[in-house]
Amino acid sequence: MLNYSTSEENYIKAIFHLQRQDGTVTTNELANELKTKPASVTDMMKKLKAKKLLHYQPYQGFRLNSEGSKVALGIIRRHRLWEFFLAEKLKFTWDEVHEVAEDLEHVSNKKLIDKLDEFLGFPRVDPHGDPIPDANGKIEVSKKICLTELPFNTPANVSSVSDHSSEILELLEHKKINIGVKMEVKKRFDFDSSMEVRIGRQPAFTISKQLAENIFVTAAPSANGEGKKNK
Amino acid sequence: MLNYSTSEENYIKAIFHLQRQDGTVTTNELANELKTKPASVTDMMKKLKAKKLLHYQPYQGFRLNSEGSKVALGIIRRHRLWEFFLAEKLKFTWDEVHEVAEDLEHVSNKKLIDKLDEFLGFPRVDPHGDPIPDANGKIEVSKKICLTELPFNTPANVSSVSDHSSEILELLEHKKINIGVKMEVKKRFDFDSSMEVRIGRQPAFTISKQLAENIFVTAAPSANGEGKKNK
DNA sequence: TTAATATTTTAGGTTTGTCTAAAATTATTT
DNA sequence: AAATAATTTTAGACAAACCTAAAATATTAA
Repeated sequence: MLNYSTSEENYIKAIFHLQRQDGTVTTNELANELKTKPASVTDMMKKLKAKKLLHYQPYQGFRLNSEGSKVALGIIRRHRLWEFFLAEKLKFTWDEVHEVAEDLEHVSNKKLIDKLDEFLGFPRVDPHGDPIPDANGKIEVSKKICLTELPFNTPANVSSVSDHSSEILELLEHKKINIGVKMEVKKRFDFDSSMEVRIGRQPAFTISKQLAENIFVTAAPSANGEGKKNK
Repeated sequence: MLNYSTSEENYIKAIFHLQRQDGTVTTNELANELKTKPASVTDMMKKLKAKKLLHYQPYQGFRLNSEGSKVALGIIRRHRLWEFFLAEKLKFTWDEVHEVAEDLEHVSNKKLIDKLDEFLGFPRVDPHGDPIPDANGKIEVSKKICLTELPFNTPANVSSVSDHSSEILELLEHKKINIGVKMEVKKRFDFDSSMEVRIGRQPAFTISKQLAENIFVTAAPSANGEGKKNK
């Protein structure tokens, strides 16, 4: 696997993340995500196309090919392992890890990352609940749903949050909504789409529509040991 | 403290290390150390002078000022803490840590480094025996002498090696000469300046002049508890 | 289905850090 | 102390990654 510049890596990673919504990514989307100008994006797309990392026809948007996705998964693996390290070993708080990992992820020494992975005990998810690709780029695809789609009175585990801004993380911290906690939705108010939710057996409280839209959950094993769809 | 580019940091660090020999550093020395061309060095020296990190008059060589030294010590702190982490936690061997730390040292987030320091238990020396500057840039100056200057039959602790190439480290590894071991010199052969040395109470063996010149030791506390110059 | 608008690309310029080749300066010889 | 040699600096170029402004293309609306 070749080596890419920090800048190239940031573009590749951004495309990978934006692709998850639609199939392809547009120049403006990418410029916006990377806080750069559309002209700069076009320049870089030509370069990455020349390096055979993505499909790109002028005016048609771009999409990583399999080599590009492989590179992206490597970057994401490094990012999430460092996030785990920062939270677990250095006791950084949840909302601080992303920024530091943005720098550490660009140190691309395979042995370093594989040994870090081992040192950390091969963690499966980072502190935001996002899965960590393994040394071969394999990544767990959990069938997670948005909290807004969870049926009432059905406990589920918080598995990730889609927005990683420190603003949302501060709020989640305050409401004690951490990755792994069991939550259920009690009620939804049509007026503002706010929701009444509960963590475990604690008293219910209200969260806004905007917050709920960024929380993702996976089916929780029920209290008496067997999940409803357990085989 | 401002932020400097990877390139600027590499120049600052190299000047700091080269200064230890003479007082000032010349263009050619630095170009040679950084495997770059003299013209590039001159360019960078102008820039670093403009940033008030060093003294420089054309044709007169350069010397870091106190601000430049402070920056250098910060870089060295990061480098050596990462080396310690790699050896101690990730089980990298002695001769592998330097290269990886060369990349990691440029991630300059103060909180990251201070928390790493704490996580590692505030180590005083890196795996090569070089002292690690503390969070304020204070560094222990041990009065170490070269093995070639150690009197005969005087046990001393190996405290560092000046050359960090993997070649020398491989040899040290093979001869089991690690940081901290107690060594004494038994004999010196004038023909080739090779030396007969002994580690602890093991059988003596011979090392070359070239190797001896790169090994540094500090006075060891004598076996019965009191060093000869103990106060 | 044109006209207006939005998006994307091209053209040309900037900064950082590098280079080569030539000129300037300093050091060493004889 | 002049001549030669070594070192250092300047001048001018180049690649990477960014920018602005203008041109090209695509989309939307009248």
